[in-house]
Amino acid sequence: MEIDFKLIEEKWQKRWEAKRVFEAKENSKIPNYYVLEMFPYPSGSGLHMGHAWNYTIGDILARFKLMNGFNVLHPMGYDSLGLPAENAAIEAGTHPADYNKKSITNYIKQQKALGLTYDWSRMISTDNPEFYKWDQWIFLKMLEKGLAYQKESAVNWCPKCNTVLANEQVVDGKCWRHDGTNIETKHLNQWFFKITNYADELYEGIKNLDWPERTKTMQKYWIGKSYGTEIDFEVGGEKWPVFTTRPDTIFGVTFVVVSAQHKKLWDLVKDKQKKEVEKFLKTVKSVSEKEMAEMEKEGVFTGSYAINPVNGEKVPIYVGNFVVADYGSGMVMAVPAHDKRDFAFAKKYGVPIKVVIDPKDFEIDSKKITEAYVEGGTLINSGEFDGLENDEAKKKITKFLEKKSLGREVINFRLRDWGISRQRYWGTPIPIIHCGDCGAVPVPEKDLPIELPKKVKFGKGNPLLTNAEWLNVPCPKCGKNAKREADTMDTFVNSSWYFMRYCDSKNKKAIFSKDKISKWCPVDSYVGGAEHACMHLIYSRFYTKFLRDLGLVEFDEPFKKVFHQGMLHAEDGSKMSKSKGNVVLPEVVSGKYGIDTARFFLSSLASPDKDIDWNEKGIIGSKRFIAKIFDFYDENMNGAARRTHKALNSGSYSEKLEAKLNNVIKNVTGYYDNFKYRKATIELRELFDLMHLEKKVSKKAFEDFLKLLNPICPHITEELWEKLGNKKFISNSSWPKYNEKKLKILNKEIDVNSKVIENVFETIKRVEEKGKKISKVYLYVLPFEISKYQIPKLKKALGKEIILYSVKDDEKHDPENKSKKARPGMPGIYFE
RNA sequence: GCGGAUGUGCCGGAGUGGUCAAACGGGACAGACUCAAGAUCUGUUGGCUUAUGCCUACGAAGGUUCAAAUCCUUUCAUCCGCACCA
Repeated sequence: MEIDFKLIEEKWQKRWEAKRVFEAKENSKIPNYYVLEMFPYPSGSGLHMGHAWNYTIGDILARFKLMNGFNVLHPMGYDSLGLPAENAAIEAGTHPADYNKKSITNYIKQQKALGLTYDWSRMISTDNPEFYKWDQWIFLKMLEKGLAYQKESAVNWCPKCNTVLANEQVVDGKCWRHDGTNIETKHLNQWFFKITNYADELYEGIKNLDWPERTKTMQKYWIGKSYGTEIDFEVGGEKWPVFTTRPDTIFGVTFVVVSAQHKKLWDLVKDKQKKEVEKFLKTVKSVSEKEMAEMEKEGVFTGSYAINPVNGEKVPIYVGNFVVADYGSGMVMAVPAHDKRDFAFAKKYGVPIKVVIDPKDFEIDSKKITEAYVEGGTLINSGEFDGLENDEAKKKITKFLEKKSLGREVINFRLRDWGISRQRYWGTPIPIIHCGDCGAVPVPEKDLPIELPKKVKFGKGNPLLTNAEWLNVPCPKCGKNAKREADTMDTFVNSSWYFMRYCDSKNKKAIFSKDKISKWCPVDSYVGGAEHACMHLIYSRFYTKFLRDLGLVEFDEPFKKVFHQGMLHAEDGSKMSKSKGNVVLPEVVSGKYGIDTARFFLSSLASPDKDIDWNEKGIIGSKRFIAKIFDFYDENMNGAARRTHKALNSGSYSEKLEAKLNNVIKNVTGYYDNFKYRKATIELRELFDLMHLEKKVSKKAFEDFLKLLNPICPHITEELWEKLGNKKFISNSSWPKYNEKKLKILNKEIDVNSKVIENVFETIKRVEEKGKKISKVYLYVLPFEISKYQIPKLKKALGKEIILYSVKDDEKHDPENKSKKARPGMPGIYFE
């Protein structure tokens, strides 16, 4: 039968919307569930099947939860501020605001056609001043709490984006949006958020998250907590601290290296070394960050010496290209015998090497050492600490230094503060006014939002600087002429808390009400790309903790569970892209096969966290399945067919089908709950095949099947549900329950003896037909089954001598190794 | 270099000690229906020319076990992330 998918889809989408089936209920007492997919940046080219699949993954869960009696919040919105919109608009010769409006309208239309369960009444878009007003409000709060600050610093500059980027947005020394563009270093006055204040909590919280392991590992690495010791080296009467995780090797220090970008570098450089250092710094500056990482370790002597606090030794200080300026103190103690980098450096410049850790299994010698020994061992050449295991020595040496006020135990993090200033137009304006007298003055809360002026000139530099009317304002403090901060905030500030705004998206008085936020948040299941592991997913955690400390929310983590969907590739396995012309559009798919068919097909291809390829042939198989369901309804379930079957149909269904149905309900329920959609489709197919085979199936069983299928194929199941005479929505019906007692009938236990008799009898017959005489039958059975076997019974039935062995019996007679063949319920058999 | 993941039939992919030559789907082949194509249905789809049998197989090589795709060791390959954080 030909199914008119389009007709069915539109019919149900209209009805769902009219009856507001998917709007979350504010005053309901049933338990809440918050499902969220990462909101998109609305691109002009609309969504393709890959995006559609992403939303479908969340949608299936939302539908499943709804039928399981939850009050589901499943909202959608648009991340409409940011560079892509600005660039796309410039390219199209329109204003970003207009460009966005058009894109969003198109997105909503497309998403509605997918039958997604969004509660559109809560929709947000970040370019709405009613939204970004609260970005600014948060900024003011950060400022108030000392978490927002300005500093002149070396920042990552993308020449293509024409703006600064956060560390998280630099990938391999290149821009995260332009992978062919090297990041340059610029020194600018920038605003930062002190995310590092939360470094420890962000780090320690990771282990309790129900997130993909790889994402947690990545965050852990990104935050990078390390325990170590800060040791003061004396240089010219002043204390210069260095950070090390290996205080046990302190006696092996033969030089010290300071970063080429160190703020106080010139304090160390002696006059006669000046020229050489200057020359060296030039070579360092001329290379990009990426090349730097691959460069050989190089450096020059500064002319200064540092005094090792444990033994008073004077060691030379070098300036080196491999020391990170803003980690630790930007200066390191070098122990060439026990660190790879220090070893390479020492070899290159002929610095002495001193072994202080003695490996247990072999010997190394300071003179003949060919590579750094970085493992543990026993301390040698370390004065009073000789003979200690190095782990023990770490503690003892740190204690020793602490006592003498020469060092202390410290924890260091890799995480840096988040630079949020962007020299671009289409972002949240930073609510600051720069006054010649008062400095950076925060805009009073009552003046928020500071809206982006529509009139600006795009071209060179920051467009906001081109609107004098907007830019020049009186200082809120003294009233003198002043200028607005013209930088805007990083687009990630918007996504850091947008999921909270859905809970109370129309609130004009506050960012959200406390009641509403605690009703819905944290998000129960969050679906989105893995590429956000170290950006959005860290920033959101930071924001959540900050808002908690403001007393606005009561939870510590924004997302209980995170799920990363796989990418949907084009048929040839390559990425879908407009330029390649391989984009699969949901409208087209929907017209050809129906959107439910596509949902079923994509669900059945692979686990949703895996990358999959679109396959035009494969989807036909799913269409066949759906057509079969309709045919089955026509042949067996419609009014006429049911009347004919009535007599046969009265007792519901066969025992086998009943057991299968109960099993499938049980399993599929678990599958939906854990994003194992593929397995759900498999069991649903099996169940349907059995129904198809038996034909005479009760209405209830068929309805249960439809319910189980509904999250994946919502439109067609609604349609059939209605055809069966149901008046309410299947989407609102309750999830089928299974009966524990009916589960096991499928694998009924059969008496081993009779099964064995049957089998062995057949085999004996065949063998004897060939002229072989059999007198003895050896059976090798599993140890835990041996008690089930009854020798007299077997003997009587088979008329042969029976010798029974446990498969583990060392003494058994088994010339052909038949004991290996033993399985549960069936022994290994050997005849004589 | 470090960290994480993966490796199963023609393909996508289940299976994590026993009833596994391996679910489910796709593809292919054969047959039924049809004038024909499509759709649908049935069967086959590692090898061995009779099989409730034997052999070969779950990246490769060893090992543990009565029994291994599943556990252990080593190794190779692919993918992803980080990249001098002392």
